[in-house]
Amino acid sequence: MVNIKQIAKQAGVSVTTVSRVLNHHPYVSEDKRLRVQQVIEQNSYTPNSQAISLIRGKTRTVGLILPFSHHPYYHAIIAGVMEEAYQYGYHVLLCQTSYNPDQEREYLHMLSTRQVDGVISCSRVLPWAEFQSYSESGPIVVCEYTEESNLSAVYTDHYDAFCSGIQYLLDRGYTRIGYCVGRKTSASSQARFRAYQNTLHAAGLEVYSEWIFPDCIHMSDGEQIAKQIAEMDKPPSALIVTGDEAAAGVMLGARQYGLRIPDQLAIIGYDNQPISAGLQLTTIDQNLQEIGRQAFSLFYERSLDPTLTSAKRLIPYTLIERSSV
Amino acid sequence: MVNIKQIAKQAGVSVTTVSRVLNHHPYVSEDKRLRVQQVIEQNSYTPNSQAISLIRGKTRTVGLILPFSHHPYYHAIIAGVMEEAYQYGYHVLLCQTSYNPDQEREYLHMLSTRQVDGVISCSRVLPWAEFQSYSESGPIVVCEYTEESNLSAVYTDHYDAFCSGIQYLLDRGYTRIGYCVGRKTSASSQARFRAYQNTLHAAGLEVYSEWIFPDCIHMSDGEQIAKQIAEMDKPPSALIVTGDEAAAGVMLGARQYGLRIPDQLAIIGYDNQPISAGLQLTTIDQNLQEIGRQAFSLFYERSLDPTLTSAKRLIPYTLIERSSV
DNA sequence: GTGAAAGCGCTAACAC
DNA sequence: GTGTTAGCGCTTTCAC
Repeated sequence: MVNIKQIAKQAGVSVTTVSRVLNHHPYVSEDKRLRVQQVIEQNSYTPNSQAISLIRGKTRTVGLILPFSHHPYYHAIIAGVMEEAYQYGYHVLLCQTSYNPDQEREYLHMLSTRQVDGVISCSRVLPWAEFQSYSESGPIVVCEYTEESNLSAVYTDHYDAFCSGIQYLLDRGYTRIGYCVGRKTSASSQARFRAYQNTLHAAGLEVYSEWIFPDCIHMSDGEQIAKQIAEMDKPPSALIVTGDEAAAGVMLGARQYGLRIPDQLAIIGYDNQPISAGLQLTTIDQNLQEIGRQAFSLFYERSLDPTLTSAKRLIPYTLIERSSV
Repeated sequence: MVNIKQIAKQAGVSVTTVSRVLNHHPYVSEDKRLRVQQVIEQNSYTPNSQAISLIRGKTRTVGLILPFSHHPYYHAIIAGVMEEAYQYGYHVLLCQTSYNPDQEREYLHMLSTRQVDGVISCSRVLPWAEFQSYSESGPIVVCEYTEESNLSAVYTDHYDAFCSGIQYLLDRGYTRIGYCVGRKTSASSQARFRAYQNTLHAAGLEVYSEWIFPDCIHMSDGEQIAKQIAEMDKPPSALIVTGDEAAAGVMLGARQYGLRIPDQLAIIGYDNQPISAGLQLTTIDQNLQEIGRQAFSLFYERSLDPTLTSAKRLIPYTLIERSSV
């Protein structure tokens, strides 16, 4: 592997001059510049970016932390982050945690080791305090709501979005409303539960815990839930499913187990994924790709100017009306 | 940012000793080892991995080059690569090309700049010669068939897989067989065309070019094709669609435009994605996740032992029978 | 057992 | 305009 010293020698100049040519500095005579460029060409020399990162203290890389990579939810965010990162010439390092706190810590740790300039987290399992402590080493952006200072956040108002979904169903005369979420313990699931309680109480309706289905993430989960509903004595007549893939599973399961949609079961999905368009699924678009884009730009701004304080960005959602309600 | 020198000073030892402790070398007295570890703890010091990479000449990172990141095909490969990389403590750098040759070249270039130890490519647009030239800087694995020396390859026998799909349809009495592919110019599409021609000719059937649909990648493409088929005077009675999402689009479109499946249109998908299970779609599983896993391990082996010659790995496919045929 | 010192490949004062 | 030189943070001979 040829290095700058050899180039300098071969061109009969100092390494400084080579460095100047490389970095398009002024004050290099035209003939030397040409000579150096020629030698660089001949050797197809390219500077070692490790060395440059070491000096500059920057890697132009951001770590993207997510629990797993086989779900369209995360793909949408990845796509958004990548799109923006590409524009600014940044790289994205994928960091899969499988919800393992040690793994998550290790990735956060890359901030301290300067392997990445910053971190975007889509799946926090560690306590906020620990995130805070790492934030000294570089900008951290989380894709969920937080009050924590020092942490930038890009998030959907899950409470509000859920309320509007339920209200949409209430407005259309549905009173037996249930919902499906992923991990019950997540902050967004808790916000949704509050939204559910409050909106139903306000409408004078009772809350049935049997109509709340947790651990509904993949298509197969949705299918199982459709089966359960088909067998219930007192089934819900409408369902909000947080994730279009799972919602698609419910639709397909409903078909299998003889439930007509939307007559016997109305469904609202989440995320406006391609599959929802295909199935004519009414869905709440929380604009995941935009969340990814904004997350990157929040990281980017603080990376350029470390004096910047953390920012919080609320991303608006939209209810896309189709024919599953 | 505290460094090794400060730790050494604070512990009253040399940097060498600190380094030895860090790297679990023998020949460090127990008391010094403890003293150093304590100081490291106190300062929550972590070595700068840029510096280590610079010295070792290794980054423990592999670049994963793909055209775009919003398609389940690539997600399956990503998941496979990540799974294996995680096991060996490697990182994955996502490199999106959008089929742009300059972009692709730039990523290959990271090999020369030592930003990554190797590269896995899922989407070659540059000529083989250019890939070859970069292979001097580190192991390159491509996820397609190639004879090129120096390039490792993990691939499906697309010709064979397609033949078996067509034969499956022939065996069930279908004679009006068509197919959908993504980019017509890709090597796999060409192999499929040969498979199509040869298998049909062998069966004494004619090839209708109107039954070949290119640019069928997303769900919406599939829907459009279903529409076209519904409007054809002489429509195919069976279709192989290379990609389950697109195949799902065809199914949904068929439903919309009044084609019964499989009576009026039989469909075989590709990749055995979750959606195919949901829709009871018969599909050819080319085991994408395994392709990703093997691609990483091929990279890994050569990265450890650069004297190793390039390897080629054929990944077997499986036809998964469900009810769309 | 331990430390001094060279050096990985590069940039950026600082001199000339 | 150009070159010398001192690091960036670490590992690794090579003495002692």
